[in-house]
Amino acid sequence: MAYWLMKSEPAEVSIDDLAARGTVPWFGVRNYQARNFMRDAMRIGDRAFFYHSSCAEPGIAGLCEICAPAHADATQFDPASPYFDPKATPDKPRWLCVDVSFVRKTRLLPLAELRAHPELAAMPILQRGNRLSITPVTAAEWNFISERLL
DNA sequence: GCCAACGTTGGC
DNA sequence: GCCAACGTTGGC
Repeated sequence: MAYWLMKSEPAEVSIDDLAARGTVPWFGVRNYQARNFMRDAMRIGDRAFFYHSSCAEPGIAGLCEICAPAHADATQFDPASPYFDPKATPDKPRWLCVDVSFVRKTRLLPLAELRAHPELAAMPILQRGNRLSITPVTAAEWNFISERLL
């Protein structure tokens, strides 16, 4: 089992939205590296930190679990969607998403607190200029953070 | 295949 | 709203 950190803008899908819906497709990823993580590396049962980005209080807000393998992201075919991709067709989808299910909401663990721990210094999300919305988390990082979410 | 211009991300 | 960083695009 692998661990991940997945960024979501809470104005679009927050941890409370996930709690209310139970399961959501992780739509809207338009970066090949993040897509490939979903396509090639994620497995059902993998756990992820649900991270709130581009908001007043960026940080880890909860836990979720991968519950369906990568499939075509429906928003790429929808001309009304901001995620529409005119070069994608149902025959040749360009963008994929996994489904994630709610595990639990945690306290908000702010980005600044993550930064304060030398044990977490290697996390991609803490690197200067990082923009990747899905990144792997090591077992050591997962356990270290989990202990601080209780 | 290079690379400059442009767009996006995302914290502050 | 600013701006650093970085991915993508498209002309050549």
